[in-house]
Amino acid sequence: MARMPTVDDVALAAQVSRQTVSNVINAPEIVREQTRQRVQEAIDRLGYRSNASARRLRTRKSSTIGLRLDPLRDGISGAVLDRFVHKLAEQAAARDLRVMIFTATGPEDELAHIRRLRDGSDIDAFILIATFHGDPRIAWLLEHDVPFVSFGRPWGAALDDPRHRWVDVDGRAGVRDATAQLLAAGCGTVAYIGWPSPSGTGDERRAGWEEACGLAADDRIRYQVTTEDGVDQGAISARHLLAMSVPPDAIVCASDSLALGASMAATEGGRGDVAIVGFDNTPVAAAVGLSSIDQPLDDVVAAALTLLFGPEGDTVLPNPLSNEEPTSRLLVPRLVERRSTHRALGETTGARGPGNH
Amino acid sequence: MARMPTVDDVALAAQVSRQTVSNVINAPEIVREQTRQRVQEAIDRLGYRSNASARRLRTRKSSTIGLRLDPLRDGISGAVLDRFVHKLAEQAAARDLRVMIFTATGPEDELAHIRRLRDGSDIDAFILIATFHGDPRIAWLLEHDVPFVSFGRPWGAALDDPRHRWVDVDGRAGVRDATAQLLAAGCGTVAYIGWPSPSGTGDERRAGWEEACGLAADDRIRYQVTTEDGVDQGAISARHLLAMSVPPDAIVCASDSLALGASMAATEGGRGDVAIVGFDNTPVAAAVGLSSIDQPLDDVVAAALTLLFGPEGDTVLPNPLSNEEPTSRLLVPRLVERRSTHRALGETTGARGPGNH
DNA sequence: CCGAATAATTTGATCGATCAAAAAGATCGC
DNA sequence: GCGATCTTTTTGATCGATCAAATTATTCGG
Repeated sequence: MARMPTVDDVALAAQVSRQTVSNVINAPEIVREQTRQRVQEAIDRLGYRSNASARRLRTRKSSTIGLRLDPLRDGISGAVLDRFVHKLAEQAAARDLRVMIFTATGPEDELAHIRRLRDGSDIDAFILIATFHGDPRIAWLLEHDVPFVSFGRPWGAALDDPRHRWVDVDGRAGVRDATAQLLAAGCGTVAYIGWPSPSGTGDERRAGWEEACGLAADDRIRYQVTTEDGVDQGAISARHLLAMSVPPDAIVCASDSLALGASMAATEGGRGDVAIVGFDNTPVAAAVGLSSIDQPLDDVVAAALTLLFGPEGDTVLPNPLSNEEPTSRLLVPRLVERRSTHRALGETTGARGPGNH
Repeated sequence: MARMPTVDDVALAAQVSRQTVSNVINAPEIVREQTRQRVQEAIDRLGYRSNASARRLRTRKSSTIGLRLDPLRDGISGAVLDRFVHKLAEQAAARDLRVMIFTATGPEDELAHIRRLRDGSDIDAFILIATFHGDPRIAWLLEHDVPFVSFGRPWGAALDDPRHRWVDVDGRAGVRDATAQLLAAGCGTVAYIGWPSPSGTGDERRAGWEEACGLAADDRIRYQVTTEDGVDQGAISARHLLAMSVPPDAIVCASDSLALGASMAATEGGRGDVAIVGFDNTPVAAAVGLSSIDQPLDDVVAAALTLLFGPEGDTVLPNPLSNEEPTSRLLVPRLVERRSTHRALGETTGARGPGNH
C-alpha cells in the first residue's frame, strides 16, 4: 500500500504551508474561506487522513477512554453492562473519542492496567463500572490524578468527595414508582424479592419497595424474601410467597434473574395472574415478556461523558477540586411494561414495550 | 502531574545513550547484561513508561485491533459476541495488543469507520464478526489490503479466496454430536427446531441434525420445525411437536432462545422429561439449567489472533496471497449438559455444567 | 601483541503532526 | 499616504520514541 499523504503533501498540492493545512482541519474559522476551500479540495483529492499517533504525540492527548470489562457473569444481568458498552461506543464516536477495552482479574490488576495505559498516554480518562462497597479504585484514581467517572455511586466511606464524578441510576425511585404503579392499578399486596444486605444497589432497591408498599412493619417483613441472585432462587422465593395464607398479587424483584424464576414458579403453580416485575430490562426480560425496570443507559452515558469532557469536545476536564460544578448525576429509571404485568396494568402499552423493536 | 520521564531521562540517569535504553526495552539480548541491569534499575526508579504514541508514530504500527460491536439484539443470543469480546480483550492483552471498539449502523458505515481508523493508523487490523451471506465487507477489506480475520466463515460467493482468513465453529458437527449423544442415551426420537433457510449458520446446524437423527426422509420432515428465532416461537414449535401422535423424546434447537421457549412449553405441558438442547451456551441457558452446545470461544479467539499475528507477537501479517499457510480454522463445539437433559443423559456431569458458577 | 572479526554503544535523522512566535497581507482612520 | 491594528499565513522547534549507520569496545587467532 502506498504511503499515506501527510500534511506536507497536502500543503504542496494546495500551495500553502503545512500549518495552514493543520488549521483547516483543527481551526477552520481562522483560515480565509477561499484558502480553506482550496486546501479542503486537496485533502479530498489526495484522500488525506491525519495520523492519529503523530497528533497524539504532539497534543499530548489520546482522545481515548479506557473501559474495563466486567468479568463475565453467568447470570443474565451482565447484559446491562453490555448495553452500556454499546452506548458508550456510539456516543464516544460522536465526540470523536475512541474507546479501548481491557479486562482485569481484580481491582488491583485493574489499577495496574490503568496506570500502564495512562502513563503510556494510551488513554486520557477512564470509566469505572460496578462500583462496590469499599471500592479501592476511587481513592487511588483521585490520588493519582487520573481523570475518571464512575457508573455507580460511591458506597461506604468518602461518600461525598467532590472530586469524584459519578453517574448512577436511582434504583430506589425505580422500585418505588413501579410498586406504586402496581398498587394504584389495584394490586392489593406487592411483595419483594431482593438481595441480602449489605449491598449498595440492593439496599436501595429494597428501600424503594418499603417506601411504597404501604404495609405495616410486620407485613413488610413477611412479604419480603431475601436471597442471592439467580433464577432458581427467584423460583424458590416466589413459591414461598405464593404459598402464604394471603399470597401477594404482585412481586417486584431486584433483578431479572429473580423475576424470571418467580415468573416460572408462578406459571407452574397456576398463578400466571400474579404480576411480576424485574430490574434491568435485560434482553431476556424482553424475550420472555417480563416487565422490568429499565435503566436509561443513553442518559447515563451522556451524563458520564459530559462530566468527563464537558458538554462537548474531546478534551478531558481534570478531576475537579471542589463541587462548584455538579460532579454527579442520579437518573431515574422507569418501568417497561410487558405481559407479566398485563393483568394488573392493562394492555394500554401494547404487548411489547420499548427495547423490543 | 509532573512530566513523565522519557528515554532521555533514563539514559541520563543510567549514563548510557537513549538508544541503549530503547534496546533494553525492545531487544534486551543485544545489550550487555551488566548494562541492562543498570538501565533497568533506572527505569524502575524513575517509573519510566514508554510513550505509546511516539512509538507508534515511529514504528508505524499501533498494535491495536479494531472490533465493531454488533448492534444490540433483543434476543438472548447476542451474549455470544459479548463473551467473544471479553476473550479477545484478555488474549490481546497477553500479546500486548490493544482492542478498540466502535459501532456502526450497517456494513457501509462499518467500512467507513474502518477506513478512517486504518488511514489514521489508529488500528492495524480488524476482526469481523457475524459474517453473512453476500457480506460486502470481505471483498472490500481484501481489495483495500486491510488486514483482518473474520469470526464466521464466508458464505455464498468467493467461498475460498485464500486471502481471507477466518475462524468459525462447526455448528453442523456440534448438532450432530449432540443428537447422536441423545440417541445413544436411549432417546427414541430427536426432533429439531431451527431457522428458515437460507441462513448459513442455521442450514449447517440443521444439516447436523439430519445427519445424525437416523430418521427416514418423511419423518425428518415431520420432526423438524422451522421458525424465526425467539422464545415464543420456540414454545409454539415445541407444543406442536409434543402434540404429535408419537411425540419426540428430545428436542435440539438452533438457539438458546428457541430452547428456552421449548423448555417452558414442555414444563407447562407436563412433559418436563423431554430433553432439550440449545445452542450457544448463553448465560441464560446456564441460569435456567438448559443444556446447550458451547462454542469454544477461547480457541476461536486464539486461532483468530494466530491467523492475524502469527503464533506470537504483535505485528500483523498482511493478508496472504495464497493459502500456503492455512488461512482458516474450523473448531468443534461441544455439549454442556445441564438439567434439561438429565433424564436422558444422566447426572454424571453434575447438576451444573462448565460455564456455571 | 597486532589486526580482523564480532559485540556493544552512540549519533544523527526521522516518523507526522501541532505549538509558539514571527512574518506578511489586508483594513482603517485621519 | 502612512503608521496602527487586525487578519491570515509561514517558519522553526518540538512531542518521544526507533531506525540506520557510525563509532568504540572486546574477543580471539596466530
